[in-house]
Amino acid sequence: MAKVSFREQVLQAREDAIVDAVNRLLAEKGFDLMTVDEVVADVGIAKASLYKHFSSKEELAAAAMVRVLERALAELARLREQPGSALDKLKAVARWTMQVQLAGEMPSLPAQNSSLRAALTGHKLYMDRLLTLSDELGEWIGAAQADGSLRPDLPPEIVLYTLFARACDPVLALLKAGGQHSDAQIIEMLLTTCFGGLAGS
Amino acid sequence: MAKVSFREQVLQAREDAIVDAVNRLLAEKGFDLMTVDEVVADVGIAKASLYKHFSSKEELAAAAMVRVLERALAELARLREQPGSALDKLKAVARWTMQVQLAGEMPSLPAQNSSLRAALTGHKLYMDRLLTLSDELGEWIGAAQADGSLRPDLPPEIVLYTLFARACDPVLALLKAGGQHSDAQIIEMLLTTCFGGLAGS
DNA sequence: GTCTATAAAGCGATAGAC
DNA sequence: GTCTATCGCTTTATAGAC
Repeated sequence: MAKVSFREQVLQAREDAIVDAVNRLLAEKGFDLMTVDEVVADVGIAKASLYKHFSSKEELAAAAMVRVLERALAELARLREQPGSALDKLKAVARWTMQVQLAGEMPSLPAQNSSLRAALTGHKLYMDRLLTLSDELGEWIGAAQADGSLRPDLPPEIVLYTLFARACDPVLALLKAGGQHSDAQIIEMLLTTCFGGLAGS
Repeated sequence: MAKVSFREQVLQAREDAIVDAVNRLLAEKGFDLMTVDEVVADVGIAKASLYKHFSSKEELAAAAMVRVLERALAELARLREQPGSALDKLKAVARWTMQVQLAGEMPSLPAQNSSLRAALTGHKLYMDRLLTLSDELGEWIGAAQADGSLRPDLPPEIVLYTLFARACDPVLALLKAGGQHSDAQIIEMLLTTCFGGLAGS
């Protein structure tokens, strides 16, 4: 059992507060428009202090991503204990993902930023969590394709990417901005289009 | 008939070259990472010269968006002359959209950038083309819902936004980066998931 | 480790000569 | 209208006192 001093707890709490702020700002403005000055203003510390905890802006983004991936893994563990088919669980994951996004808690990173990509692919903890999540979802995808509840003719990676893409689906924000539907209605409709498609009978 | 001097033709050609470069850079790096310095280096002119044609970086992005919207409107006009149901035409539009993206010709603008949003919503030409495109697609959506080939229970706006979202679907780039499938295969599979959904029989 | 102060670089946009 | 040169500002990141 690790001995954790009071001092270390305080530091940990401060890092949590930093990641909290980063997560919210990433969800609100995205990586490119988020500035480190905003983060420190939000937390109420000096910039130099932040750089004692995290060595770069990219590290901040990676920390936020690790935390949301671990939240997702916790959700998967919870679903694994629940009754229901593999397809049910995949739908539940998609629903959870969209709930997080609508709650303004989903960090959004631009896929085009190469320095950020390099930092993420070189980040051990981030890559580990991402691969673990992909593997666990891959098992459910395989099971659902085996029992025919998910199209067996689709490569599993397409299913996986399509589910991941729900986390940053711009349709969610557009519908929310329209103000015509409740969050729950938006999510259920997008679940319909995601799994059932746009086409009719 | 307007009298167009040779001088004006040269200026128009230069503006076209600028928008060409902007369009490619927007597709490659996105608005935030694109710099005006890169644009002028690409075109081979001085920065001050560019600002004689376009008053801001946001104006550049708007010009690129206007051009791609007009390309889309031309594609719609072409499809209108072709045989096929409303659903067929909507699928063809989605296919065209994804082809443009895979060709690296689809400018990508961040929805979170508020100064850019303000510039676009205040840009008459951009708004006109966007609304025209939405209206024309809306007619096909209504027709397809009326004949049951598109789910009639979905609000038309969701269908519209879902089609628009194919233009910036990150799944396309992920699959292309994977290198396992040809562009045509990627597009056909995503058409399947978009209209038919992930679920099986 | 935290702060103030500042370095170093990149950015959008403009002045002024031609 | 085009150029060179530069302004003015923002940003990431760090130095050095405490």
